[in-house]
Amino acid sequence: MLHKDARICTGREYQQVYQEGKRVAGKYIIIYYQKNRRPTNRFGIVTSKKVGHAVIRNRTKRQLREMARSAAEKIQGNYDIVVVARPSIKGCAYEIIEKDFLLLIKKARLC
RNA sequence: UAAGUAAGUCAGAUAGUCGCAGGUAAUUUUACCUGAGGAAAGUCGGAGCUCCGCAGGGCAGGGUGCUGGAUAACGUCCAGUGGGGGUGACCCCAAGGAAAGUGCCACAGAAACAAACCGCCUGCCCCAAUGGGUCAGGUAAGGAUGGAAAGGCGAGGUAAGAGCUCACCAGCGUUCAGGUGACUGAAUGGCUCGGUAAACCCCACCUGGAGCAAGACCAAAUAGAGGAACUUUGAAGCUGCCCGCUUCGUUCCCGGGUUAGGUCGCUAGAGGUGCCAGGUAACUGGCAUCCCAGAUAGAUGACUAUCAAAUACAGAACUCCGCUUAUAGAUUUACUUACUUU
RNA sequence: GGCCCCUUGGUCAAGCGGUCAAGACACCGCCCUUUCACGGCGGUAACGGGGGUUCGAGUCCCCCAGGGGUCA
Repeated sequence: MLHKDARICTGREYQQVYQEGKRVAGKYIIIYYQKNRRPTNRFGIVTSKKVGHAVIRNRTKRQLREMARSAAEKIQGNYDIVVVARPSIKGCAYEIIEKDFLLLIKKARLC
């Protein structure tokens, strides 16, 4: 679990990012992002029931969290970032997802 | 050796680097400890706990259903009885009552709960007379139908037949013996009664409702269990109905809102492990010892090395006891059948 | 996390334990029409899965699977 200041907590904030933020889509994940008024970046990770049962959902959630943690230093500025897993992520290896993740960050010019 | 039956066990380990949650120290960022399962799953049964007036009355409803025991309780478990399956080890069974009553048993068949369609036999009569037919009666041995046809089969008996009589078998009642009991065994009697209760029902026993988003407390704030009056009509809750109970209610005055909270409940328990004792067993008792997740958008991940390989089903959200379902691979014990060798 | 409900042709659906499981729309063929549409006639096509009770289950009972609803 990331530190509480580096998380998006309430459902309202998620909705705000969905509606007002920008979006980039990859093969396995979708990233929504929006500038916030805080000093740091904040992450939110979403794995819906379409991805799979609880074990798969938890595993992908942890892997995405790990990516967000390792990439947090690279990202400039102060953004709210929501990472949504797509159903095709099921059963994919860590490196493949990480590749997709880094590509999307580059695309969104967050770093 | 092969095939199988039953009961189990494990569910990757070790080391290093970075990272997460809780706790304890110290104290301002560091150390140490702990950190998912045998099913955490399905939510099928039960219980603890909490609130509803501490558990209301009547009717209805629901559940369970061989016997004895275990348990906090159960639709669970253990041991037995009866029935069924398998060569066998062994497995399966919601298994009370159909002689309290009601319903249903399609099609077929004469008839499905009490039966004469064909047939068989007897008597009388008629005709075209070694035969055929009408009428009256006897008869459940034979035929056809069906899942099921009025105890089965053999012998005697008879006009033809029939438990009409007899032997054996099945079933029912009574007595005796054994067993706590389900039931079993023996003797004996009259001679015989369809199936279905996971159809209504009867009998016996059990059963209040909701569920941790239960519920309790605290602060803060723009915000109130605010003040006055009214009536028993109306609404909601207590599964349905009747009673009964509780809370809302309506009008006037002042003031507002559509959704930021936090703490407890929250983990020490019908707890685990070992030994001893009782019991066929489920289980119970005693002693010693251990503390073993507690988050709140929700903690276990990434990389490297070694072990031949690292893989199945699958992730705690108040807790526990069961049941059911999913499950790669490895492995232990006991037993059965078949074959081969000695 | 708790508590409930539903699964019948391609779709919407009815169905007392018993005849070949109604209907409607859709699809296919024929007729009608100069042609299309409308209309008429005919046809194809289904009880979520597995056990049990019963002579016989879409229906009764149990266990799964899938889908949906609801809560302060």
